[in-house]
Amino acid sequence: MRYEPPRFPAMDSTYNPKTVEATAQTHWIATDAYKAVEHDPRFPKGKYYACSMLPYPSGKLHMGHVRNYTINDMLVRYLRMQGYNVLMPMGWDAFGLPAENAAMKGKVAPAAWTYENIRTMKSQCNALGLAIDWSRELTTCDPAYYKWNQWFFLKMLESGVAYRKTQIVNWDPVDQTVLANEQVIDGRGWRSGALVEKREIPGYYMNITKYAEELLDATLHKLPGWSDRLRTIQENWIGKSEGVRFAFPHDIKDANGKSIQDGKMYVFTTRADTIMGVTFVAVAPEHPLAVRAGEMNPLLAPKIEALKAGGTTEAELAVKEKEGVATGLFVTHPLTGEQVEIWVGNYVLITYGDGAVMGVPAHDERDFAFAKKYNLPIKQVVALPPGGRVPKAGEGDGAPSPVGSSTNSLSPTLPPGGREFSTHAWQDWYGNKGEGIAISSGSYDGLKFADCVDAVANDLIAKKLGEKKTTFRLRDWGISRQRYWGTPIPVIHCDDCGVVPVPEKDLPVVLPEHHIPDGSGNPLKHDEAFINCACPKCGKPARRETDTMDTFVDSAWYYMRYASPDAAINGMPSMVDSRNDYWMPMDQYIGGIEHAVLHLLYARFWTKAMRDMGLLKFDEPFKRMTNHGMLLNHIFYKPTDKGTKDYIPPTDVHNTFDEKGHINGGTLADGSRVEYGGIGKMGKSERNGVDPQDLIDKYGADTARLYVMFVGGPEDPAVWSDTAVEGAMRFLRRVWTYCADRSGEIASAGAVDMNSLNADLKATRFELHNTLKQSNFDYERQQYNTVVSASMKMLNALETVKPGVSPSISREGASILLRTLYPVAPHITCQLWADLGFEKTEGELLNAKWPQPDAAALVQDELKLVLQVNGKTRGEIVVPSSADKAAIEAAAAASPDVAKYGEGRTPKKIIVVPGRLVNVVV
RNA sequence: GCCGGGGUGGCGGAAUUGGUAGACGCAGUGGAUUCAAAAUCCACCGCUAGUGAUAGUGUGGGGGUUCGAGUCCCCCCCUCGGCACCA
Repeated sequence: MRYEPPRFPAMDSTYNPKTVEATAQTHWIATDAYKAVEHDPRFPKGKYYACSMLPYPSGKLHMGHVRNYTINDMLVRYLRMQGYNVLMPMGWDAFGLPAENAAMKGKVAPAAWTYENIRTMKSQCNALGLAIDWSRELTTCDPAYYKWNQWFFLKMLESGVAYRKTQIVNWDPVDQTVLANEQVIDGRGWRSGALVEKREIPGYYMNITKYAEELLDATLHKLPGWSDRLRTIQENWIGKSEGVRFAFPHDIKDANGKSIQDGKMYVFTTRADTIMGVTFVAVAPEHPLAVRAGEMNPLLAPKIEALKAGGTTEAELAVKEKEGVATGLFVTHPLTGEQVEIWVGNYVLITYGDGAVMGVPAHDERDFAFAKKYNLPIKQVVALPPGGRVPKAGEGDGAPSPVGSSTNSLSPTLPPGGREFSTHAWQDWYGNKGEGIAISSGSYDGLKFADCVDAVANDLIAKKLGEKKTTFRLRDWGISRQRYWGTPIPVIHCDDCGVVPVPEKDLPVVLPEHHIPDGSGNPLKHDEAFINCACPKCGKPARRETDTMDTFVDSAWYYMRYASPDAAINGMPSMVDSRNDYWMPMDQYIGGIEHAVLHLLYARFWTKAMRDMGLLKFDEPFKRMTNHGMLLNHIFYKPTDKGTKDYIPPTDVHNTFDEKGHINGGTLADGSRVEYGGIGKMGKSERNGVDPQDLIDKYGADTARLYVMFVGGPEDPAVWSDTAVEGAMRFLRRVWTYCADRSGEIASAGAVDMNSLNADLKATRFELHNTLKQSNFDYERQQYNTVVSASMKMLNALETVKPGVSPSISREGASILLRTLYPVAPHITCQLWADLGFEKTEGELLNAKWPQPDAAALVQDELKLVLQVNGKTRGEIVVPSSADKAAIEAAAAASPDVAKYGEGRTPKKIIVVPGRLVNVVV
């Protein structure tokens, strides 16, 4: 490396973050310091791709971004010094609703608003000193990017992975738009307040359910770098359930005399073993049989209609009381031939399975509640064998019942004839699939769950009335949005040819960027220049699709576009290229847990779809996933006359404390009292957010970074503390002062000579290298809060050596401290590294070698061992570090503490833990 | 209800995975410096008793394993998150 004269001015005696950070950032940009190149020979350990979830450009960065990106930044800076070819890109999730809302409010085009926000946030990323390779920056509203959304969508359409169907949606008649479930509040549009209608609208779907089994299997077995928490969330969402789908035959006819659903009412059950306990069937209010019952009996129709009441979301359904109405219609039990009455129930969902269930009140909680309410018969068909273990002995003394004990009075056994069905016992064991056996079930009697299900399924198959079936909670992904600010769906509607895909050569279908939505629906609908086109098939005038894609499409694959931002194969532009094979799969993905389901699942699905299209060779995109914890802050408010709360930013509040030292409220500058609302997620609604820009302006980026890393583990939630930020600043100032006070001796000092060190200096050096060892361990496991505390410990140890006492220790100490602190606080450390002359001899800090502890420094002449007597710590003994087990035992036995606490008894046993402790048992 | 995290001083958190609990920091107390304040530096800082040396006690609660448990096992409580009339 060629020597260049120091670019920093002579060393300042006080720490001035503003100039330090500006100097460093200017230098990094000028030298293209973070540009990543595939197969870079400077980095022998191979590639490491670490990426943060791309942000929505809402205006400016918030503290969550700072935390997310600093974790990412520390990781890549550390790994680069380890010899890895690291990649940390950044981009913008630039399509979406907030831009349309901002447009309505500010009368500015979403495009203009979005690009302005990106400019601001990009400069904030640089102000934070993030090691981003901006040459790979992407913006999802850029036609060069979304062209490939369209291209791949057409490929999926071709292969059938994407398809068109008619969907029922929430329609806001005032805003002329479709609303997501979470945008419907009490049946009204969140913005317009209009009553939301159900509309059937054609749209495009992606067949993610085709991949459900593979997604689930990989979730459970192929993602060891994901947390249990995350895996469980995905597993629940996919929601696999295995059971039997079968039909109850009937001869109910519709108004035209045609048999409804060919005379078969299908149901799905995971408990086919309880089929002999069916005492009714229940259908959803929208089920054809319910509809027919309403037609046949006009008195019934309004009652059935009423059962539809309430919201459509699952959460709303959950709080509804179970209600129903008998139809007077009957179906035939497929195995017994008995007639079973059809009820319409509000707890049966038309959208799940076949919209009908078999009612087995003895062995299903919901059926039980329903049967009790309407006095329907309850027939027990599963019992625990005598002596079987009772799952929960609520009536007992709390001790588990012994397995196999025939005297166990808590075990429900076969009920004697005529005895009333026991509801408490049922509560305890109705769901116990593992141990129950069939009773009162004819030929199935005595069979255990799995065998019984098999036997029932076989009989149903023989009658051609059923089959085993696996269902998933996961639904196909509807990607059509009746929105302006998104990727245009590249299809054309022709009166003669129907729906015609846009030919590949005509991509991208460019979204006009000048529209300003006014709340009256998608402006594309009135954009004749956009809509009018020629049919690619027949050439006649045709209309362009005005729906756009869900923005989750944009984020489903952007991380691969970073890898090959201008991808081309054989000179032709392509979605990805061989550079994607180099960087992917991603080694570490970092983002909020709020994307645990949708984004991560769609990205995994999209990867598999690309794989099946031959575009890549791996199955899973993200090897490791870190979900950084939320940032929390105290909440303060003043109650208003209306009973609402006026939230007060915590910065305006002078806290007051109760006698235990906990915050219990506060006062404002005018002396008025505010109430304490506890701790909550930083956000606009409670006005308890902290603006990173304020922090950077006041303390600098290094302090902001150090603080967010020190406050807790990367995945833990963290509560904001102003005074702790001051502490972070204080530490950096001490680092600066330490270096400034010793700059002369450090610049000229030589290597440490162990033989010339006195005991104190040896102890300092031991502390330095021992702490380095801990720091390296914590870097490896990405526990960055203790990495920061290790740096603090190093400084504490080094400061005990006053200036001039040992230049060689000061030099070694500074060189280690600056390198271990660099990933957290890159600006100050780069400046000091240069000022102290390290850059001259070892090159820029960015590429310096990561420090390793010196084994010689860790050798001690004497060891302090903890002395325990009967397992209680009673003192310590000092032995030569060369002492063997026998010598240590002898030293321990001779200790006065053993005599004192052992009360003179002779040691029975002495346990020696090398280097740690010795325990004398008397 | 099921599943997955978690519970350690006044506070944030550590404990290299069974070996001195409370590292590091914040807050607090006392002192130095200062005309004064800020900043900085030094000392103390789990709880109880004691002037003190010290003793006892202590990681949500109760049992257990072990020479030794914040850490492992069993039961319970609390809390955060996910799923949920999913048949």
